[in-house]
Amino acid sequence: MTDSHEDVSDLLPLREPTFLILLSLAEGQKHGYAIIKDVAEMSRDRVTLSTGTLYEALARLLDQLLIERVEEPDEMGSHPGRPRKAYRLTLRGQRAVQAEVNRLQNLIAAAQQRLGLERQGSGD
Amino acid sequence: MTDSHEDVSDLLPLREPTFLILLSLAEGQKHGYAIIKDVAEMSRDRVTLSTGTLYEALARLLDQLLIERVEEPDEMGSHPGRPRKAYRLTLRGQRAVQAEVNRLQNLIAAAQQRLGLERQGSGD
DNA sequence: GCATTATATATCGGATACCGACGTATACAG
DNA sequence: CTGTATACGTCGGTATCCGATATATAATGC
Repeated sequence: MTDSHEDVSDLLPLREPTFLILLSLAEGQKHGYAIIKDVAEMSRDRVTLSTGTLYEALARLLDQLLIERVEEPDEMGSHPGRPRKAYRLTLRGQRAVQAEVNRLQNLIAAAQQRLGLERQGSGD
Repeated sequence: MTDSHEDVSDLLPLREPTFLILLSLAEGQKHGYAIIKDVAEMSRDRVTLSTGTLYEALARLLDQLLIERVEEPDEMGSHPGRPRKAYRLTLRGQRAVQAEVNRLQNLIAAAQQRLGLERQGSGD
């Protein structure tokens, strides 16, 4: 293991919208519009993705092999709007999410040292 | 309190280099080049700021009133290189750092929910 | 004395990601 | 059959980062 193409460190840091898109897909496969709603909910409405951000990010993440299309067998039959396109995380995508979480944890650890360890709960 | 000009939420998220610059200054006043070395050390050499990133960021942060020039009385007399310019965090800058830390903590909390709470230490 | 090195600030052009605005398409409710 | 919510897509503007380049100065080696 640890092939060269599995190294994901040069994709970091992820910007917040990109990270939240991947994190949303970590829960299971979703189509684009569902990701927008999920990210809004997950962030308690702090982050509302524009469609520009979302669909450009999906194209980029496909290209980077962090996500892949799911050819949904059928099942999600009738619904308003254009035909949905579902995506899921690849193994590489899962690694990228984990690597980004580690980066964030290291950042917070550094911050707590510098700020004298005083903590602030989840202040909004 | 809570004047309108004290609201820093529209400055978030901070990009990693910007956050680390402010965090470095949270320790005490520094000049530019010292920030570069400190950030490298703080991040265990994961982040090495280019001078372009640093000095452009300092100009921007001055403009946003997150940092201010310190007219060093003298004291740091002789040294190689151009005359140093020292900076320190403003109160507003301290608020921005804390707000960013809170954002990061919220992000990690969301991630741990989605990823099933499995933790990975400070993997590098 | 003089070249080299380490320190230090500054600017510029290219690249990337985000974002708002706009456009298209489709199903369902009234 | 008009409106609304859903759904995908593109484009131009903007902010930040980054490598390359330039400049300035003190100490060090010879």
